[in-house]
Amino acid sequence: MTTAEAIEQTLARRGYRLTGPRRALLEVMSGLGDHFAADDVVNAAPAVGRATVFRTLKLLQDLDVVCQVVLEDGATAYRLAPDEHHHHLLCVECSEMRDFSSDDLEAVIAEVARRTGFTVEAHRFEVYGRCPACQARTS
Amino acid sequence: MTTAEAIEQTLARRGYRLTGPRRALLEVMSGLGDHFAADDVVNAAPAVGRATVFRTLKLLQDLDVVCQVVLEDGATAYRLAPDEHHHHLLCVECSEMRDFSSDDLEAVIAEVARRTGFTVEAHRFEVYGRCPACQARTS
DNA sequence: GGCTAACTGAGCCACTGTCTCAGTTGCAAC
DNA sequence: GTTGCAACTGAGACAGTGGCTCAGTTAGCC
Repeated sequence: MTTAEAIEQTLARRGYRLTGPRRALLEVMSGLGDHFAADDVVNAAPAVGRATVFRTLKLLQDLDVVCQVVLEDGATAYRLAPDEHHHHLLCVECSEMRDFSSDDLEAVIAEVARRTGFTVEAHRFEVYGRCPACQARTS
Repeated sequence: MTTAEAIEQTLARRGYRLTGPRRALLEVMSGLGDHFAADDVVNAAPAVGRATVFRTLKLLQDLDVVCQVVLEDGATAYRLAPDEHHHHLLCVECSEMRDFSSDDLEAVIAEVARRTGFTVEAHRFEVYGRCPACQARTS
């Protein structure tokens, strides 16, 4: 089963319609690599309206099927997400993006909550650096 | 010495001019509370052009005197920054913002770097939750 | 006081995302 | 297979945030 098909099933299971534009967008997103801007999707699916692209991205985010990434310059990118909770590691040179998760990070958050009395509801964690390939190329 | 004066010294030390608009903006930002939107600054300093507000915010960010905070909804806010490296804890209800720093977090980042071979150059970490006062008020 | 590079203001542009509203369509029920 | 209708869509206007340009101004060194 392709990623697109898996997501179609998720949509159906949650009671959302499986429309032509949605199928087209899933297809396009699967082909756009590990992350993409909203505009990339708009350009890659000229038959689908811009509003629909943004609506669909938002819907997919709500379904935890797509996640949003804040790039180093503050721009936002999107990414077809794996199921588990994860964070992003981005290469500032070649834009490669990797997921990672860390129990230690969850411990840090718990500690912050304990120390401040806040109840934590969400967090955002992105790490920017240079991947091994880019280090080798320019070292 | 006020925060604004300290920043003026930083500007001078780095070879930047101390102009009227810059002084006005520093004054305004000091009075805007713990965090503010670019638009708040624009409104609070009607004599200063919009472009100058954004240019100055950017300059102050480069000088590590102002830091950018990504709010839960993706909007960006600014904040006069303390000297040390820190992260932000935001109350989603009353918008209170607290700084915190964590050696454990630095350890998490080091571990990610080790595991992936990336050299880490920067990161972004924001935690969203509810502050003790808001918990008490609505519990 | 004069000089000049740094800075500024106005206004237009770009990008990202939202909203509205009339028209279309998936799909469940018949 | 047809129908009904809520969900969905497209076009285009709008909003918020920030950048760019360029002519004019000014801080601060001499």
